[in-house]
Amino acid sequence: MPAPDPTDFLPELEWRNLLKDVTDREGLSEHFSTGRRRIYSGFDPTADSLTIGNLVPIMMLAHAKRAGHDAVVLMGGGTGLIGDPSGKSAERQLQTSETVERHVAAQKPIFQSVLGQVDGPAHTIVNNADWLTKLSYIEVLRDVGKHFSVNVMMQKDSVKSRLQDREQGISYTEFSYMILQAYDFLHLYRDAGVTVQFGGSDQYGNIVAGTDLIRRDAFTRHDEAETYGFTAPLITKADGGKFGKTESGAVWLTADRTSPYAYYQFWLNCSDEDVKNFLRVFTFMTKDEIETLEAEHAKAPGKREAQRTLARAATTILHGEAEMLQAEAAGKALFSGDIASLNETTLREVLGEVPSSEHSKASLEGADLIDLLIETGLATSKREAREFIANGSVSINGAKAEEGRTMRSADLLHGSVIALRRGKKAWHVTRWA
RNA sequence: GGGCGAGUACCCAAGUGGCCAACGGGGGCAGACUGUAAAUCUGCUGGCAUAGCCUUCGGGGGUUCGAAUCCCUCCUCGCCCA
Repeated sequence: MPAPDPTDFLPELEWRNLLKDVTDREGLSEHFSTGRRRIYSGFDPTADSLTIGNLVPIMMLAHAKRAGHDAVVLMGGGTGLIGDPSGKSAERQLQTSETVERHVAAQKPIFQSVLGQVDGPAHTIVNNADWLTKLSYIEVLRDVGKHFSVNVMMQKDSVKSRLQDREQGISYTEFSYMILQAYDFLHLYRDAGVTVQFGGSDQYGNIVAGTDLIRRDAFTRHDEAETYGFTAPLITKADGGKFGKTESGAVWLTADRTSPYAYYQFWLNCSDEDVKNFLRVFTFMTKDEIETLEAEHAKAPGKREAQRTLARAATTILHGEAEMLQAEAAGKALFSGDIASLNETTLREVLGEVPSSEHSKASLEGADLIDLLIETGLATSKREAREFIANGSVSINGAKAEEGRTMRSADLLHGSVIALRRGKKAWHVTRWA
């Protein structure tokens, strides 16, 4: 497809509440509106997946792409060997290079699936291990280190707090992290013509270190170089809770850790106060579309159209439309409790979201529901199991279970499964063979 | 080393010989209501063979018909003195 004419997308980031610090706001607008630029953001391979917080910079890369610029994903295969002290109160455990490589490989598909769906120039993915591991120490000290003032580096918040804390010092290794990240920018500038870096607001210091290094490096060769940096604000929740956490832990961007169903549910369950902001940050909906939706939502908040739209859009962006539709169907079936009418294929997909256990068919007929509730972990004692049944909170295949209920082979759906539910959300599938 | 005080169920905390499986609050779970929400209301919150039995009040031992409650001892924590 033809790439659109490059435009300044900073105003768009602004109304989406995605812009915090900018090194030179006017200069950068000018920069974006006068040509196709290369813009990058870095990602730490601290785990074999990324969390929903990392989605913010990915969305920003997508906006850059949509505005006709070249999005570059920098994977920290090299810096990940060191560890960024930003936002960390304690020295990090060093990771082996095998681990870091594995993490990089596992994270890559996330960028592919989000950015791959976005119109615009093709994005590129680079790994700073490719150049950082080739650097010699002497070279770094002479060419890069000379441009850094230790006095300034010590002023950086993440370093300062660690210097003042007697319990937790900072190693030379982590202290040097900033230099490596700055060098990344220099390398990408020289090698690939990248002129803009952005990241989370905790990255501002590292980003500025990069633009400074590039300027100084150019100056030593009697040249000039103008590069830019900006940051996105931290995503917050109206109730003050930490964004991206659920009872069952962090929300991840890969299906092996957070299923599309769970991901959809996460967005669907967000509060009325948060949904407005999230629609701006985590979807590509236009300002008009969002405002129209908000007006509708205000009329009938109980319908939660805003949350549903957000969940659909966000799940589609990450996992694609097919997965989104399945997640939505699963949610519908599980919350209505109406699963007995589903066909076998749909049922298997829906119940894939739910914990399960294997049982022997021989023991099915006449088995006590109370015992089964304990075996499946839906109840922790017989007393509790009886209580749940008496309260009417247990259902078998979506039908409320009455007291004294025993299991029978007629309960089997499609000859092999029985779905138990306690309360509204606790499901368990028993498979009988 | 000496003196005082405290240790109760997931957490806080009442109980100071039988009416104690142990008040109350928090948290949790469930039900009603609802928007898969918030607020509110209700129930449950040691186990089981459930109108009864078993195990629990820092550990062990003792007194007693009977102890979380009294005595001895040990352990842990807090405060004060050295």
